[in-house]
Amino acid sequence: MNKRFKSLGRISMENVVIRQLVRNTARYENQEVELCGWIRTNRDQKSFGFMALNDGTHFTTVQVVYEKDGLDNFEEVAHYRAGSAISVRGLLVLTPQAPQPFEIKARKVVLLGDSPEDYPIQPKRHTREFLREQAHLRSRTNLFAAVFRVRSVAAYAIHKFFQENGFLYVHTPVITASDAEGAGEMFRVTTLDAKQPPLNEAGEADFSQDFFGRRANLTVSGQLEAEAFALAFRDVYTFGPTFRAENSNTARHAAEFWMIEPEIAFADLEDNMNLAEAMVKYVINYVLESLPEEMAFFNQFVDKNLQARLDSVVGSKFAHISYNRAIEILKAAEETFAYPVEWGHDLQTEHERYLSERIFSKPVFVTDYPRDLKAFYMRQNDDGKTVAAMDLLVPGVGELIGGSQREERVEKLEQRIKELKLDERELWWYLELRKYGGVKHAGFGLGFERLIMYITGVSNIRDVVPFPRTVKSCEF
RNA sequence: UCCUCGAUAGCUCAACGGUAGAGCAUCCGGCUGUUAACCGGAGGGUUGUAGGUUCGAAUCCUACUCGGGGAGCCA
Repeated sequence: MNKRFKSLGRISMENVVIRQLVRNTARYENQEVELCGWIRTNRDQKSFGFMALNDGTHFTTVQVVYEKDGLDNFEEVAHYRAGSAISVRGLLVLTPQAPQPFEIKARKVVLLGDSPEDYPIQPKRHTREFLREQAHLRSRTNLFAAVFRVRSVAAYAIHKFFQENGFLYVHTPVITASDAEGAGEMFRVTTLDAKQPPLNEAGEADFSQDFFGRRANLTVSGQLEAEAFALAFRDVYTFGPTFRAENSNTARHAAEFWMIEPEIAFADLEDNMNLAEAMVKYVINYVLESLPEEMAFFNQFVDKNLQARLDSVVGSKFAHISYNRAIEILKAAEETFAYPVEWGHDLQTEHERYLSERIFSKPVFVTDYPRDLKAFYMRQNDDGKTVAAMDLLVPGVGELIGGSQREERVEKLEQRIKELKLDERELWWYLELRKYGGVKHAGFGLGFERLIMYITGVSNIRDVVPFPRTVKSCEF
């Protein structure tokens, strides 16, 4: 075999990957090629056989034909099982009459890595639950190969979108001492002895003797630090892991997930929503264009309406509705809700679904929530009751984005911190951002996994994370 | 955390108080172009764990563990 990456940028005419063969078939017609990959299926007959080979570089498999006369190890090759790694040297021939566009007529097949008969991934339908227990192998199935390729391409699209629009990518800390946002339970980071921690006068663990000299946690949001960067670089974004220790047992929550948090200065809530809408549309478009085979697969096997729905999202303007108006609509609805609709109460899942799925049938921004429902940093509206917040609700996934215009007025912010009895000493630097050249600014958080769920139609977050961490589950 | 449903062969399921079965996978055989190929045969089980009821439990009861769906919390 040729050495890989030796002459990057050139295509070796011998050792190729399936992606090259599919994208540029004509170039390889009637040429001898060499492929390495894993066997998906292998079926032999008396004097010939067929393999479906996948090398991970492309969604589809390549058919390898082998004949008794053409191979010196036909009997062995006929018994290679699914999951085995092989290399194949052979001639690429077009097969216009057959279901596949071309195939490889093998001249030499070498076993690189055997796969015993207890290989768990069979050429049949498996449940997602079973495959979750085989997370180390599930990426060799069509569904997960497609999901994780979308995940990779979508991540790239997000960076591409922000970079092309002049945003600065900031790495906000993963370890933080601040619990300021109060967004759920946090994972503690400590080097204290779990059995015998040093104790303080109250008999509790003395975190002043811990690694950082104080309590520390994994971050639940990079927003506050991102704001500091926005007030230096104007337009910034974070894209990194986030941790929540909530005891949430749902298909939409994970303990470790990735979040995208743009923060823009000299901008208000409307700028913020325009940005969110442009970003979501850009990423969907980019994935649709880059991965047509994968998207067709989702549309056929996961959700028959996926393509139509994504097309409509890309082509239409997102709906906008104020919280006040949403309450009016919900109150007037014929639907009977399990939870009563009342101004000042948060929208329940059933209410959000009614709005996004029944009323609008597309993504909808709900804005200007009662301030008591939202975080301290959100900008207070002139009505004295609501804040400049926005949630983007999408059919099937629920809340995809949560964001707001930030309170830039020091006295208003201090007043809110006092009302909510937050620790002002911890937020000293956050207040100084207002003191020194504070201007209006806004931002939002987008759950990356929820975006992937929305794009693929896959309904459980555990199936869009390579190795998911959820309550009572940290295998792999 | 709450509600609800579930756990039987490697996988997907059946058997619902009386000898644990099928399809797929695996192994063996057949088949000259297959597409999750097809046809024939074989092997494969402490019925999630621990107790209980019963002459007898996969089946009924209790607890626990794990998983699905829904809710809360959120992204």
